[in-house]
Amino acid sequence: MTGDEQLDAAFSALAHPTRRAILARLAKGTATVNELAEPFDATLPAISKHIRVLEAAGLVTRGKDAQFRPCALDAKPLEAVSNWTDQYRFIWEARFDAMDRILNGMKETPDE
Amino acid sequence: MTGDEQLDAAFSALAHPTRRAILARLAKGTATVNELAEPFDATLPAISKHIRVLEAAGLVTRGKDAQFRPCALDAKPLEAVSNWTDQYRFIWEARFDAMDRILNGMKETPDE
DNA sequence: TGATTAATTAACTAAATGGTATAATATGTC
DNA sequence: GACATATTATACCATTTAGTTAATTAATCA
Repeated sequence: MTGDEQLDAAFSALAHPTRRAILARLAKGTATVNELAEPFDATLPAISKHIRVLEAAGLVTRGKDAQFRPCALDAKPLEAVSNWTDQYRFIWEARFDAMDRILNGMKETPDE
Repeated sequence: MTGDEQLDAAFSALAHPTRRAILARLAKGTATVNELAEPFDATLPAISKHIRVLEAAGLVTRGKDAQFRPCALDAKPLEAVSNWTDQYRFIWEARFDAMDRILNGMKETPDE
């Protein structure tokens, strides 16, 4: 998988609120599929699919314990997401700097 | 739009490599739709649709200059993405810390 | 063995996505 | 007004996504 494809997979996995909620749950520790499904209205197969999407993006790993499939968070791909986003940090921060100057009645380009 | 919906829109807008490339181009300054389309194989309507997706996510704003629609980057939603991702930073960093300890032959839990 | 529990697979549906080709709209120019 | 350029709108197609219900696989338990 290329870097682009990893980002594609990570971003589209993160684009669904249920999947982000699953990650939030897993940040507190591993959980079985049933435990992950419990807070949601969706059926078990639906959650199973969500987990598979997260797994394909490398965000979740699944173990095997008797008939249980304990899921664990792997936050590594989020580092790539964070690095990508950070490329633009100076832009949104610049925007705030500009707004600060406006709010403070300063000139946008100080000339003295 | 709720915070969840904003994240949904941002993450799914960012999930396509063409759209990320468009943002990268806009980071260097505004551009017309034709200019944005130039590096890609896709047809103009396809690029137009991508821009609309970015616009819906609040990542791009469009102006009006004669028959041109100059596009500009608005990185603000990326701050929300960054903040969301940062919740998990301690996890992926902990992973590296653990790996560092292993690579350096240190104990995982120092006891002296 | 038979029943129960955990999870996945299969088959299906509705809607969204990403793309195309072609037509339409709007603006500037000759 | 006629023409060229920039962009969007329409209509269409193929694929993917998100969900369902019902059936199936695995493992435990009684």
